[in-house]
Amino acid sequence: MSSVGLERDYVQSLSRGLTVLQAFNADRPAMTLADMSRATGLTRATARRLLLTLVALGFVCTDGRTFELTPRVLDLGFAYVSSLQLPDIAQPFMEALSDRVHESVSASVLDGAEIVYVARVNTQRIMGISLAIGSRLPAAWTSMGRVLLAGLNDDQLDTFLDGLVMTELTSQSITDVAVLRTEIHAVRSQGYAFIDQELEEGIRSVAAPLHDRRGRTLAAVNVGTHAARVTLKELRGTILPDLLATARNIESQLAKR
Amino acid sequence: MSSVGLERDYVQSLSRGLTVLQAFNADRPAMTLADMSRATGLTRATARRLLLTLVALGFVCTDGRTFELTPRVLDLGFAYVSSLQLPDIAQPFMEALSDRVHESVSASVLDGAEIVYVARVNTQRIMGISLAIGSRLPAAWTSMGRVLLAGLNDDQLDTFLDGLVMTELTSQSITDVAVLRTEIHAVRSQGYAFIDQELEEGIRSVAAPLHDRRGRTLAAVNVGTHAARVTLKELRGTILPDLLATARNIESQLAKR
DNA sequence: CCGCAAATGTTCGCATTGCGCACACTCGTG
DNA sequence: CACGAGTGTGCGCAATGCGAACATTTGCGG
Repeated sequence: MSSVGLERDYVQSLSRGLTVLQAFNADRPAMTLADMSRATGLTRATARRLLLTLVALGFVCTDGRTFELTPRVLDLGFAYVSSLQLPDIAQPFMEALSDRVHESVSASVLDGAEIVYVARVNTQRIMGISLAIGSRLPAAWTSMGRVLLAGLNDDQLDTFLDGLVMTELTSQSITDVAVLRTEIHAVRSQGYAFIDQELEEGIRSVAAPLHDRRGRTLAAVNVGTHAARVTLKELRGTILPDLLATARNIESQLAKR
Repeated sequence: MSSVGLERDYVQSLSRGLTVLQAFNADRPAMTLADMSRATGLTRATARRLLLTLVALGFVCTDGRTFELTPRVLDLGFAYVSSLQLPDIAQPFMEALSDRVHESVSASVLDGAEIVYVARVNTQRIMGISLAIGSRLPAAWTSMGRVLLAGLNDDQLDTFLDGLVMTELTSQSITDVAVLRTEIHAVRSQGYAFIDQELEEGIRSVAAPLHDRRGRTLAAVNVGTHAARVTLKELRGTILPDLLATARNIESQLAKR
């Protein structure tokens, strides 16, 4: 999948409208016209027209002074999840796996330098990170990210690594490009990836790829644990085989679509 | 919150662009220009410009023939959840409650005639319905919907009931407007709502309102169970008090913001 | 309380941006 | 291979969206 864009085929009004929609966040849940104008760099008149359009469409509401998002905006986001098909198919398998291993199970896809969660079965076990559908984490330091990166071809992987900003998230994090490349090549041949406290102290996980009918990696599924609770040995010996079997089951269901 | 809209202040291009974005779904995960033109009623030239703009913005990708949504679209949806603040605050309380009662706990808000899930703690208990953030259910036949409707003023409730299409989802469903109004008034005075197999056979739940500082109902929180597992007596006697206490705790945290 | 300046919200003339018609290209069938 | 149907695209033009300027509101100081 590549990107295409030409100036004459670019609808500035749509772009500006989406900029307005994305200006709302946790720090600015409600905004006046002038707030929005400052936040987006658009003139007040333009911000007003776009906000009033979003109000008319039901994505934003107003008391006549401030504007806020409505729950209808969630429908925009969930068009992606519903168009993906994977979450519905994978959910029952992931729930069964989580039942057996008593840990959280997640599925994600690769988006740029990040993984994006598209399905999740959570346990109420203490975990440092709170994750939900739509959550993003850096691909390079997550088990699912390693599996997804292993599914890229060499050109794509080179491009990814060229643009990667090495970050030391924990003392265990890989911070050398060559080491990371070697690790991803190892994941490619073994068919799964472990992360041991590279993303966050105390967090340990294992991931497997989900392939489509043509053998391309389209998503990853993982089991996330806490290092104080599950040893690497248990992760490798007990959980990994179950995870790999679950991934194969999901794939065969996907192949029927 | 009310809606405002004037023709001169309506940006047709933004509206059309969002129509294109919403045309993707489970039945049409990938579309050609011509598919999109048919799905939206826009000319092929217009559909092309809008799709190419969405590609340039990263919300849609293309192989040169078909167009598909990218995970970036999820960010649009999650602007709402992150701007709401409630999910982050409520999640730990909901997890603790779910741990104690061993059932699913959810929070939702009212959007038109539906509730929309904004937070959820799931157990791997057998439930007929698969729910996630963004999921929608009819307000009139859900415990959280009843609680949210009880928080409307009389004019708002009249408007809601006037527009409601009575539906018999199960043999237990309320199908008479007067009965439903009486039930909502009862919920208003008692401060919680039960649903007993009105939404789906076998599903039983209890919900409590979450109020803001001014006492307005801004969301609802509930415990969902299976009728085969939890009697009404248990729901009322054991789970409801815990739920009400949890709602109060969440409210006092919200009041600090 | 009043005056004034700053900030915010809105109208409308106009030109630029987005539109769709018509052409170019591709695909499928006889 | 020819032809018709279907699909994708370029470009002239006017409709749509723009922002300058005006109207209204707010906040501060005397």
